[in-house]
Amino acid sequence: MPDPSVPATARARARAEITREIVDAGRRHLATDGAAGLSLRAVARELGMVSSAVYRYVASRDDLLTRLIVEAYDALGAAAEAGEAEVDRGDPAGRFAAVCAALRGWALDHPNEWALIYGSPVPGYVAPPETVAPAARVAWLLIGILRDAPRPPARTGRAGGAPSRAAVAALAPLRSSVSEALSEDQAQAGLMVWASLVGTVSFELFGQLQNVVDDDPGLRTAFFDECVRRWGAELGLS
Amino acid sequence: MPDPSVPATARARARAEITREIVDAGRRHLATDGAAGLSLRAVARELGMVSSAVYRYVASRDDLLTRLIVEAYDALGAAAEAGEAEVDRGDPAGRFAAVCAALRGWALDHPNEWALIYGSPVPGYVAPPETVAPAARVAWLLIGILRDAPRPPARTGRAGGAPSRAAVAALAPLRSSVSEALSEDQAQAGLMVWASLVGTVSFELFGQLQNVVDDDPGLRTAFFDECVRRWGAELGLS
DNA sequence: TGTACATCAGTGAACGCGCGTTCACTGATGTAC
DNA sequence: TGTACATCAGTGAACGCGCGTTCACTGATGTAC
Repeated sequence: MPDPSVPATARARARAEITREIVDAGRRHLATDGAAGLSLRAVARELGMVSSAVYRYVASRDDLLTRLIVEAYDALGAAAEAGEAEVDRGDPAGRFAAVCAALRGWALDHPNEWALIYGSPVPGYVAPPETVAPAARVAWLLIGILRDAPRPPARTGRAGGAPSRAAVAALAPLRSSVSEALSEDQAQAGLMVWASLVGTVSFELFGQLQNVVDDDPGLRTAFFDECVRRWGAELGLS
Repeated sequence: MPDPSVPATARARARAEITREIVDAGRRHLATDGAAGLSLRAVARELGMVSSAVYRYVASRDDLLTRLIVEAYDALGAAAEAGEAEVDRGDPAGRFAAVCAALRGWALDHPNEWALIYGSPVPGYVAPPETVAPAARVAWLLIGILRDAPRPPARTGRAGGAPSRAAVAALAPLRSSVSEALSEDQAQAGLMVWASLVGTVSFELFGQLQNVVDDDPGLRTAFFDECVRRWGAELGLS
């Protein structure tokens, strides 16, 4: 039984290789000029082809963008999964911290790819359905950690307690997609932490911490670690 | 003594008016095509001038962008201030909620302006120093609320307590710019809430809540309100 | 194994569009005496 | 109040660049008999 992922003919092998090269060149372009500056002609130039030739491999500029988005989500997801896998299963706070650190590390290494997936949408581009699954990869990791965590005793006091009835209704899509494995409070708190995590990384990447947090890399990390500690506490992980 | 804000000559008056029209047209373009699609030629076209004529009023495309950024920060700041001003001074939680609601309301009404100031940076554009002050306007509002709030008793327990020594060092720029009026814990918690607030609004605007939070506008608001409630609690406002 | 045909990769030219910015110029508005 | 000059707004043409996408074509690679 031939493995379809290893193409038989030389032609098919070359095709897969050149497609890879096109997407990689696109990613490099993305890294320097941002999504708005991504152009098929520039990619063709970099690969030494004539501009029309890339249309053999990629249907359009938007198609290339879609591939880059999917690969960015996947690379980020893989980085987060790898980080999380190194931590003892029985240590949810540690697993959570590992995911956060991996997420931030990947973002700092790939700022434009981060911007592509979590920054302002590219005007005129609509994400096709095949981007949905990879987009959820990191979120699933966090959900898994919450699931494994000892369900915190119904929190009372200031920040805890059940969300308002309307807020519970608002979270129905999230909770039903995890078969109600998360309590109402966990869903609310988890989503808040998720938004904070992405928001904090974007803040740092997009320059919003200038003159607010010292720009020494070690101190930036220290600030982030303190955030992670507190998020973990809010989630009842420690 | 002539008021310099009301120009004397007809020429100067016309100049101010047309400059306004150019910036307004730029904003409209921004709203439909995003920052990357903002073009002086398009603005000129919309105003029925020849493209070179706009250079009498605006030095370059980047100059127009800068004006739009400054005005966006100012409009957002004004909206937040107006919302906050309606609440009893002695009710910090209410003032905080008003700022949050005004911020989100403005963002929903002006998504592309929001993206301009809090989304991915425009590649190749560097924000000149005159954008710094207006950028801080909303943040100052929040700082003022924290200052007025009864300083919470040093929080112990899971999520509170003093930040790590390194995190405290990281927050030096923020704390010194407010003359140490915020405690270490307040600075950390306040900045975290600020990043969460912006992150949550961006999440909603950039489509990251799809299939997570019900897209009924009322339920979206309910989810946000629940976030605000919890942020307020984290800040010790209620 | 050899040949005839079909498939595919890559070329080169073209279409039609957009952009930012400069420059010499005309004609109107303002200013100084 | 009237004239001479300086300032400014707006024109039109141009430079030089970029882009996405299509299309007819050549030549190489693969497939079926």
